[in-house]
Amino acid sequence: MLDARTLQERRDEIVESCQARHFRTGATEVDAAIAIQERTLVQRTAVNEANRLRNEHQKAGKAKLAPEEREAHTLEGRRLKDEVSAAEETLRGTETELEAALRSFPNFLHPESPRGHEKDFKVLSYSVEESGEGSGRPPGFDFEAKDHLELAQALDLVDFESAARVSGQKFYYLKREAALLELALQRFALDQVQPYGFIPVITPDLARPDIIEGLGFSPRGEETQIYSVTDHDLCLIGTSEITLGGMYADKIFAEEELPLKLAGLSHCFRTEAGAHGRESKGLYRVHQFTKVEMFVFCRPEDSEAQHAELLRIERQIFDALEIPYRVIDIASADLGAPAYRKFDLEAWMPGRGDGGEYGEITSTSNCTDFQARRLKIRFRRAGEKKKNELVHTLNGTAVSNARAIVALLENHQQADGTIRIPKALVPYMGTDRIGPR
RNA sequence: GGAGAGGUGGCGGAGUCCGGUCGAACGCGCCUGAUUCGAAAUCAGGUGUACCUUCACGGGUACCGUGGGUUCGAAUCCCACCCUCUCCGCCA
Repeated sequence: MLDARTLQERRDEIVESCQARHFRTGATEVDAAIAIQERTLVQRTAVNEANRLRNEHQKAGKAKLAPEEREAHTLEGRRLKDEVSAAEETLRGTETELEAALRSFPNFLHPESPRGHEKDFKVLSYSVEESGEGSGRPPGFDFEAKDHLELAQALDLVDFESAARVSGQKFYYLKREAALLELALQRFALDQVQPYGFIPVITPDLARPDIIEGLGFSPRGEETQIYSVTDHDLCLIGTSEITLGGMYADKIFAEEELPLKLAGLSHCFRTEAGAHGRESKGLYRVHQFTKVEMFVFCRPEDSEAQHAELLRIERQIFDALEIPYRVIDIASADLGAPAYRKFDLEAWMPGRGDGGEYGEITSTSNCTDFQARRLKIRFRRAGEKKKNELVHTLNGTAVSNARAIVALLENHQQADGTIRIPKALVPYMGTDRIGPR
């Protein structure tokens, strides 16, 4: 949680961040938290003083005492114990209050993050040269483009009907080349990131709620995106960001160990509560998918550069997959609590909407010390005896499979209904084409 | 799932039966200094985390898996929970 100095010195920034993100909390809550924090300090001192007195008293109790002295000593001891207990209880109450208050505040905001609503994102760049309309859109097809669902059904690559019966809406079976494509993309993604120092990690798909909260997600509540497992204190993860970050909870790194880069492979589960019917055709919005996620622990002064690198790697991956995209700087209201700044890659999806639309395909966030503070992930500077500092954490999608498959099918469809496999993926697929049947 | 053993500082490992001198022996590792042309070896000192306090040296409080209890006093006794290991069962 935020320490007293940060809370007071950066009060205005916190308030601004709350407002820009359209949080319910604001100036009133921040000032209240500052007041609560001051109270905890006073109460903490009181507890320490009470304990000190009690310790002194205990030491005196080691000596031999006459019976009546012993009895007086015992009574005084009980009194001191009650005093400590009372002071501790008061403090505990205030601390609980403080924690709840602090948990309701988001991270700070990067000065350049666009302020405003979801739609106020800023387009930073495009993968392809402008095509004449000034849109950065790819050239398009000289035949009528189909959407991925049509394509996949024609080639017998997906089965939503069976999945609906077995598991429910928004589940799917991947069949034939689509199943192989899923595996190919996973391995391709891992191979793309390893040269940058990312260590491949296959993580658990379930995690404890306190870890999930540490990463800044809410495992409970009506609007939660996270599935819970009945009769167990476990949740299905929505991203391996959770298991990768949680891997080093309570860790104190040596400075030389940083940056630590992990590439996590896991299944991801999302309830998609409140997202009914919204841009949700086919594989675009589903309850389960596989994802290779990059996660970085680094020194505070390195996080901006690491964020830029994550974006560069994401671009490299989708360049290699020959999928056109644009890069956007996410607007404040769309950032969520943990992110200081967030960039998305939005792939051009010819079958989406009316004549094609961009759709989110990767996302990379710099969470600065927001998650590290909750998970107590710190590091010790080489040769310095000073206080341990919080690390910064960042995450970025390497390849998120369901959506990568959407983009791949729609962009690489041919007039005859077959799908061209991009050159970089051919070694992983063992074929350069899906179909014809 | 059943039976047993155990969770102590960066690691190993005492202490727990017989509660106070234990934030914790000892060893290893690491840091600093001495010695050396330099190194090894040797010797001396230092070496957990969080919060509070001090310009600083330093001082204070808490923490021996987690939470509760007993007691003037708990790493040490009691209860619950979590986790690990071994054996058995079951299983990909």
